[in-house]
Amino acid sequence: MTARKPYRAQRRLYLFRPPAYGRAMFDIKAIRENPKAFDDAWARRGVEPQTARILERDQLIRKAKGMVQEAEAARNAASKQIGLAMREGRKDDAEKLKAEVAGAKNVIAALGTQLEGEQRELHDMLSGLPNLPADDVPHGAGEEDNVELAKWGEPRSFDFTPKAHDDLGEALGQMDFETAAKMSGSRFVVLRGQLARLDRALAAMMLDMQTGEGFEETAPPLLVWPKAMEGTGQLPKFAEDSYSTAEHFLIPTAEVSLTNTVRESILPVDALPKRMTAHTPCFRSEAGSAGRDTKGMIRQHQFNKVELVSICAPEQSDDEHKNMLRCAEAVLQRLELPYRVMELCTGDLGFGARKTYDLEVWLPSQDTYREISSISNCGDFQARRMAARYKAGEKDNRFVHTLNGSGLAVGRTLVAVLENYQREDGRIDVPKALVPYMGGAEIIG
RNA sequence: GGUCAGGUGGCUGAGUGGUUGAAAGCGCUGGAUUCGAAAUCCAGUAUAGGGGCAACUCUAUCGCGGGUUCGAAUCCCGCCCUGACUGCCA
Repeated sequence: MTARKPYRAQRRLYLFRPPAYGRAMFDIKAIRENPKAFDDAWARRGVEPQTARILERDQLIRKAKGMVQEAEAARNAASKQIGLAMREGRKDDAEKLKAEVAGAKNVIAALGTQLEGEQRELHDMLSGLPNLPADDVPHGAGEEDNVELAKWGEPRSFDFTPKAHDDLGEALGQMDFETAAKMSGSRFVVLRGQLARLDRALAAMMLDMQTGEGFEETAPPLLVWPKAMEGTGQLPKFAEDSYSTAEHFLIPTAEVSLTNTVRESILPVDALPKRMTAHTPCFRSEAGSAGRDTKGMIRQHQFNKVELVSICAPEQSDDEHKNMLRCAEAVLQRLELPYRVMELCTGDLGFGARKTYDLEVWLPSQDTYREISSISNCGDFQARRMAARYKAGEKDNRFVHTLNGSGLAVGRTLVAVLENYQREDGRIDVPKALVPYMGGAEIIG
């Protein structure tokens, strides 16, 4: 039995979405004025030149639109005449005009179908294109070209061979993959006792810290419509990475829900920056990662995460980005977990991001740093997709900038605590900051 | 989930097939008046897109999508949302 195959539902969902907001996905005027800038920027992240075919389509659309509008204007004018003629009892004049309108209607219908097709094509073209990297993002092909910006803390030296978190958890009898597999398959886990509590304690501490930084605690929907997923950039390209029901997608991150809170709205400037945080489960099918991190809790279909989202004005977003990085770092520092800050190169940037910092925590069993948070500035990329704007002045509505970051991934933080705080006998010291959240317990096991 | 009633501009609210992108009021902006202000008066006040150097002009939008019609805010269908009643249920 192959368990997971909800693709059909997903495709159906996606095709049924209304075609709203497609045209604004990228600044088409800016592309017309300076196509090279766009192609160059895309090239930096390995995307073929796109503007030629975009502009070609744009030309066709504008031409067709002009003709449609002309025909519509003619129809409207004639219709008004008909109304007048009818009122004045000039029946035959009205009939003559009706014939005229019928002609215009044929033109409108024919051109309209063509126009619709072209607009859809442009929409599909644009919606599948990633964000442009910021100018200062280091160039690179992939993960190996990311740049280390900072290192914090000293990896602990063990006088015994440190165990992997799943060995520790299973030995404690509080991390049970086998039982989870009986009901849900691989990449699920049952946590029990102190480890279940540790998961909650970590989330609670993170939430307390982030709300203390001015992020408003939010409890959003976990199931969202396709258009919300398109808004943040999960669709159309990554449908197979997500789970769906008959009409909803399960959020792969609270970024989707939190960012979409401002969709289709025009915010007053003084509401910015709007900072939100949420502790939610996240659901990912991990379609493309067969065989990677199959052991342990590093890569699960379901995990908890405390997410940070900020909606702000364009001129605020760089500062906002650094602030969110600081807020995420603060959690690792408070837990005294060694980590490093990476700046992603153009080749490793996510679909919607124009600049991203990753936080990687030290995992002794793997003798390496592993991603625990990813903090991205999406610029106006998502805002354009969901029509999220702010009032910059009278008659001056502009797209907001959106940022998101983990503050932090709870599951991976639990992994890091287990591995970094393990004792030779397999028990785990509770990080000092976490003791109050663990009901005073200073040790697990 | 079912039945019924609704969804109109920043807000209130008129409009049930024909110059209605939409009355009126409130709010807001500018101007007149005033020493200044209040009051009053006049004018302006949605969004997106096409064309134009510009003045300007055209198109679309009355929850969303589709249909009927020469013409739809107004009629029909589907969906979304709100309220009332009702069913089931954590």
